Amino acid sequence: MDKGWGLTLDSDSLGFFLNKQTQLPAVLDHHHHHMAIKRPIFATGATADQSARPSSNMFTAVEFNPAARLGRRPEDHAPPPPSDENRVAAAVVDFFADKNRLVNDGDDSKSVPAINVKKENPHGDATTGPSLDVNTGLHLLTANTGSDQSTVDDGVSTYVEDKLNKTKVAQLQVELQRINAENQKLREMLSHVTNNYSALQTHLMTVMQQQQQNHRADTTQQPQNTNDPQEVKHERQFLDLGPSATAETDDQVSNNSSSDERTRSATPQNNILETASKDNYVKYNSTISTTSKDVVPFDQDQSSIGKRIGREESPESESQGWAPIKVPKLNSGGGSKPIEQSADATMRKARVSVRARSEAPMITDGCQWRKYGQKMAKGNPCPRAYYRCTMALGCPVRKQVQRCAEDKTILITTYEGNHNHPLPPAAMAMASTTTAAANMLLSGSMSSADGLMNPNLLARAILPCSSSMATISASAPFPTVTLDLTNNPNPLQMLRSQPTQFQVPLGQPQNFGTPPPGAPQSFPQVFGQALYNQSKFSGLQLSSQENIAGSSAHQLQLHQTQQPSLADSVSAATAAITADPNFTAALAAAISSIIGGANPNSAAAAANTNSNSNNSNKISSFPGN
DNA sequence: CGAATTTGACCCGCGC
DNA sequence: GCGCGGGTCAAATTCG
Repeated sequence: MDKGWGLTLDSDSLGFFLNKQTQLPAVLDHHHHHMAIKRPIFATGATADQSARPSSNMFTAVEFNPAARLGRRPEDHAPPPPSDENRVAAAVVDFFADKNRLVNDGDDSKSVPAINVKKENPHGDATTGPSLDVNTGLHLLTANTGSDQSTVDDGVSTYVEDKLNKTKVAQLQVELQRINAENQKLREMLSHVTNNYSALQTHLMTVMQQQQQNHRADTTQQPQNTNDPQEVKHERQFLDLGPSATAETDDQVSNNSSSDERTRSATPQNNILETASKDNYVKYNSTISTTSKDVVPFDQDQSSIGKRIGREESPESESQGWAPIKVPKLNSGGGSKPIEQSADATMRKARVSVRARSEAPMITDGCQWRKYGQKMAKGNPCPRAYYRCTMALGCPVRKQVQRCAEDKTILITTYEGNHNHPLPPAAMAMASTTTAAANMLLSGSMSSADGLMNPNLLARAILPCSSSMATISASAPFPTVTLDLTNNPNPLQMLRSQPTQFQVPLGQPQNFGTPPPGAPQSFPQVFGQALYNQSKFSGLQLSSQENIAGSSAHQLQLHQTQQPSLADSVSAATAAITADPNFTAALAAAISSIIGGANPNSAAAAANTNSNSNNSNKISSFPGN
């Protein structure tokens, strides 16, 4: 439908990979644009002396080219950028054409050769050959240009000039070779990304088909559901998260005792996924009937979480099978008893906090929210706003939005709960990512009944440190995962060690839960997986730290530990977020950038593309959504 | 006029 | 038991 979460992998949006320097200006159109473009990311061979010359450093030149901002400079005399098609088709040519244009706009006096080239071929079209044309242009125009070289007919001057030009030509040739190599790399990356995209599509389709099949199978079992409100209630409680469980899990559910629950509650972080799987199992096996106290998963949640949840229990419920919730909202003052206690319980076990720089009051994450409260939180002069998801009646998901006390440009959004309804593509990125993060946090321990679908395995494999890092203080109200998309510049220098190793292992659908048949779609964890992969390939690690918002709970914070280029990506994503309040786009951009090679510019470009292409469909969404 | 937001009151858990 | 703080409700208000 809309732009979706925008893993910009379609051919159009992929243009930013090949034409980053020409599209960046658009990306920079916002306040913090400079954050995203300060550094050349793909310039693999740029040297210090080259960077000193604007004409030889296209990335620097871009930064100095305000005229390139789309629509911002009517007086811009630079030729309009070529169409995307041309750029993609002749990326190398475009590099030079744009570079020259940019340099010319920036400072004529410093870019003699570039100016000459440009004047010879002002449009920088495909007719301008790569290296040979550049050389020719330099010679010809140098002799004929009167701007900076006023000694045109002077034989001696011409000779010196010739030598200078030859030197410059040599430099340009070197640069051209470098750019060609870079272009080759970009093409390789494009190929990788394209492959990944195809794989993602395939995977998604497979998952969707499975869901449909499961749904059909489930509907056949529906009649077994009793009309017992209790059962219905429990089913509802188990709505989300969900890997399919086994009968063994079922047994556990029915046999667990309250003492068991208490024991488990001591390590809340260990229970969530397990509980979730059980919950799902219950969902799958709708015939299960239990008394309210026997419902292990939920009760576990309640016991482990505390009475808070109990207060939300709703005595009544109706059976709608997997149908979306209908929530009776009722109750008395102060405490409402929504229906989805279980969901709430599960959710409250883990929260996902996203820190991102944004000037918008609230990031757009694809869901619809309704504000239901605002409070001044202790220790923070900024009010905390409370929102609840309104995309479906009774959706238990809530979020808190508050600006960071230390840095008010940082918006802290804390999500709680799982949606009980299908998510629009635009929301899936956020939901799946946050869920992935939550699962990462919770993955420290878990029964392995889930087999392949157990996200813990993945988390352990990819983030071996996560288990220990995810240790939650018993006193902490709720474990919280923080996805920090703010700019945490890592001073480390280093090049990407494996610029092309970002293949997403799609072979294993790391779903944190295959949605139960007919169940509201949880989160196809594609993006969560992407984050995992990101962490795997880019040196992300988890660390425990105090909640910035002042919570005593420990948090997991994703941060770069090895590769500064990834920090750049995060920075770029942050810039994109700032530039575009559409958080989904920004997040997708971040993911895209990470998957695509940790190119901050790419991230910003991706997000920008998304925001700018609401009308151009630059961002692709998953088919079927 | 309906929907969304604001805002004071209320509920609850927790620590002292 | 009391006060504090977080979270939520719902009447009042604002907005489109």
